[in-house]
Amino acid sequence: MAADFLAILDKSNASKAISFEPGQLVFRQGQSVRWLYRITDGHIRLSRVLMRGSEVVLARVTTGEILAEASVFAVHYHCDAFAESRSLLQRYPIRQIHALLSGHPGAAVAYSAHLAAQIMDLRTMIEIRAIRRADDRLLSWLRFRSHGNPPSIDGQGIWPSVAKQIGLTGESLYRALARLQRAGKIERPGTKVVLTVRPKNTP
Amino acid sequence: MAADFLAILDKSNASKAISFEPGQLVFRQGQSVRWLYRITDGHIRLSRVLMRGSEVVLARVTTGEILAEASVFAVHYHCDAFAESRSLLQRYPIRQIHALLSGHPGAAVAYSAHLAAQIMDLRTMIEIRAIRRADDRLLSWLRFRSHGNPPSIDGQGIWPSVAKQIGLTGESLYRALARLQRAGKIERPGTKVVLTVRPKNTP
DNA sequence: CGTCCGCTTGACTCAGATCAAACTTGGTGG
DNA sequence: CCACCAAGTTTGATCTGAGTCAAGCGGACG
Repeated sequence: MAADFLAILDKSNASKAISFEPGQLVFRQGQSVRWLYRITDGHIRLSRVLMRGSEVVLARVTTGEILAEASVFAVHYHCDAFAESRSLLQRYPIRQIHALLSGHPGAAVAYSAHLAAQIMDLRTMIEIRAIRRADDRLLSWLRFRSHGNPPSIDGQGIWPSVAKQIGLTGESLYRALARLQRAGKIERPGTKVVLTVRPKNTP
Repeated sequence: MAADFLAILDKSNASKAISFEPGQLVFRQGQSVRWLYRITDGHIRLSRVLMRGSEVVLARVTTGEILAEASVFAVHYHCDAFAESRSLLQRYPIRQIHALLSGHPGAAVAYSAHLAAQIMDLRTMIEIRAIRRADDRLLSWLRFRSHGNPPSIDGQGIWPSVAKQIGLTGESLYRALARLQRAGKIERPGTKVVLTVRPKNTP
């Protein structure tokens, strides 16, 4: 659904499937933009390295989502992309994307809507990163990213990169997780994190 | 140029000019989306209020730029917009925008490109906000937002909202400004801030 | 003329960073 | 099957830099 506008290209043989090992580079900041990717399976991390050497995770993209969508009109990729797990990507030549957007009236509108949704997500991330206390920050992120009822999320090996995404060190993040659990705000069966839903009218 | 795709609507009489006083509300989070705005003159601040009551500035939009572009496909505005100075906005009904994007092949592509650029800017803001030391953070923001040669920016009354945009308190921001000046990284003639350009090959 | 802001500086506090150490887990290769 | 290693996870002690509170100045504006 997030990639409706790519369906047309899937029917032609324009795209190609490529797999990546954990830690493997998909593209690097500064490389010229040649492909748009859709994640068939796995997790990709978009990040930049600051002058001091620390890494900022700009986004963590997962199954079904699109990678490098904002780079379609750019000359160079503006951040690094690494596989966080064994991942399978579908790769679309940028030329084909351009042709699709120009040639198909609905595609460009759908693409705009997709980008607009991205902008709102990024603003939400900025809001979350602006929360001072580590517990509140992490809890907001968990609320934002969890799904289901009760809302839950699989934490298998994601915490180090989540920490870099919400602006915490690994240690602080694990401490925050422990505090949230002690406070009864979350539960951690196995590798999962389940948000304990607050009963209504109980502030 | 940022609003090329609005030119067609400017020729028809679809839009209307509206002026705002400093501090006046343009729209509030949760209101249903009725208009897209282009700033003819002035500064608008997009912000949200956190649970603890503090304000996060998500963006500061200025003359020539567009407001609420990401809300075109949304039902409700997702943040508050306030005028920071006496501002003049051009107001376009959302219906007209939709019609323009669907009806005009090039418009949707131009709009996509515009949104993609927004995404890159937002990611840059996330990167800047991730810089730990206040001095480096402010300096990066100044580099990002200044223009001209030598790069400079008019600081007239903007610092309180800049502080909220880069995640500092007013006090910390003024201290950082003072330190940067003492370190010779910036100069402050009048209300301006001028970046002192580092000669090449001098790390 | 008084009030509200923007601006500035100082003293103190505190949450998260940093450094350090240990344990678990999964995978690799002998 | 086990030794080994890398990465994730957990906990403790200490440090640091931005937040907070407080006070004062100056200019804009009614």
